[in-house]
Amino acid sequence: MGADSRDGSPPREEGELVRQRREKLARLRDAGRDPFRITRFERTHLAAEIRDGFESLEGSEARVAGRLVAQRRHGKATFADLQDVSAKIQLLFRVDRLGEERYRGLNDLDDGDLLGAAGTVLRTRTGEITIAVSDFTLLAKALRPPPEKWHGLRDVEIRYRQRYLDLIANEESRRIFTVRSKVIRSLRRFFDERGFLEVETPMMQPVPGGALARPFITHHNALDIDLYLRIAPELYLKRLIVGGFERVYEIGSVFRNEGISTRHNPEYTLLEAYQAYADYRDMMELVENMVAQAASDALGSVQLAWEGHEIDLSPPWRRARMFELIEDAAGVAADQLETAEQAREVCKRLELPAEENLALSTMLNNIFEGLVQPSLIQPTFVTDYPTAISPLAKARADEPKMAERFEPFIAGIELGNAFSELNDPEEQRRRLAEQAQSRAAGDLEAHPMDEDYIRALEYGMPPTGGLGLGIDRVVMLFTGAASIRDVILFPHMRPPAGG
RNA sequence: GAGCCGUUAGCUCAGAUGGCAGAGCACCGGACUUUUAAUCCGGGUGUCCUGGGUUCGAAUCCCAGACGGCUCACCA
Repeated sequence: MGADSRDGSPPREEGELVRQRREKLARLRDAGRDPFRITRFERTHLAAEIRDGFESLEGSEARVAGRLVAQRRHGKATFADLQDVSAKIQLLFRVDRLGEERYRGLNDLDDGDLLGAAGTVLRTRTGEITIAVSDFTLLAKALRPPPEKWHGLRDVEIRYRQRYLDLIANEESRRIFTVRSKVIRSLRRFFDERGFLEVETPMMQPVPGGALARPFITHHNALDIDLYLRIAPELYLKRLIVGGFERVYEIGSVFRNEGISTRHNPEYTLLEAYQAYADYRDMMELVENMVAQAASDALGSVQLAWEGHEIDLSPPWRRARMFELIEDAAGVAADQLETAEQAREVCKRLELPAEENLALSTMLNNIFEGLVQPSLIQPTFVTDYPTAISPLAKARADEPKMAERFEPFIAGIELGNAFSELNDPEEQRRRLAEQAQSRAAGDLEAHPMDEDYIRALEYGMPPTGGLGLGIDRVVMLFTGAASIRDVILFPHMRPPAGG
């Protein structure tokens, strides 16, 4: 890999291609035509507007601007493709229309340059909608050549580190981030239409609560206190429910100091929503309607093609109790999974870890993650998680060991987490005290005690349903992206070598 | 954190057995007034990721390191 193509360090020796482009720029400046002195360009149409409105635009004048992405020179006529935010459009330069001198100005242009052009809308004899250029202006010189036009930019490291190049070169990448934006817009509209208030709560928190995860630690100098980047906004949003905002939601980054994988980025986008006087069943209806709406808005369909499967997002989604799914997968009845010894035998048979020191809950979880989860292709709400691992969720009245909680799965991916919120302050205190004990015993992901949160509950929180949804994963599902990094514009990377 | 794989021209990629560093696109020069991966003729523009080592000789073999990808582990 030559020069500075993949790291962030200053360029070393410049290549021939860059040198040539600098010389062209210098010539333009010497001629008093420095493109970087231009401040604006009056554009009348986007490329897509000309394409879509061709019938009424044919023969009229248009002014377009964008990036020059291809040139086809034929002596006294030249075709070029101009890419703007909406689409590509072909330009036709003819010496008899531009004059010798302006036509020679094409020699100053390179692929990658930003160009403004004015001309007449027409269709060539091969049917291509084209602007026959009467005047053009270089609006910015690209001193570095763009990636190759046919193969695009494949190198994933450069695609992530220099996302602008990925976006220039790869239509699919532009599509993914457009879908992402549409999904988020759809979610906002969905909640706004249902009377939810969008709020912003602290990203830096003195107590990192609302989830079970390791936080990033930072320091506030003036206050001389450590703060934690939030792992979830949950406890603040529920304080707002106490305050009387009966429906609130927040879409924003959360930060978890954990491993990176195709499904995990240390910084990711979480949607959380809380609705007073509702429970986890209401949250299920909310989720299935919301995701179906988002797919419809962003993709125009509630059917998704996913690795050979047709996924149908239309409500209602399947509901299934976690233990029933485990029983089915393990091929045994519930009473055969009540002790660690029984579970160990089952795990052995299923070729899952079965060491002597494994706890019952760990083995059940392994069965779920190993056998059940990959099979949950069609949308499924998995319900009834153990209360012991759900410290903020209300326990089932008829079965206190189980929480009123569910996680939505699609395409084998866990998309979120939701429950009937625990609003009994005394019970909440007991649960967090237990967690704090585990924490003291070394479990860095146990939930910390939060006295102010409990105090808030003591003022009275209505019964409330709450929801968290991983937006990045939804976008992965919608776009078929294989890695979460493909749906995050600037994913975290190790600093480049020599940078 | 572990295992496996990768890193060669601006980009996409070839380079068995160690023996002058290659192709396509891009670029430069020339021809060409309706092409659209334009075509035709001519031209190779390079820290072969980095640092050691083996060797007469290393892109190639060995060691160490950097960065990336995948799988696993932790997690959403």
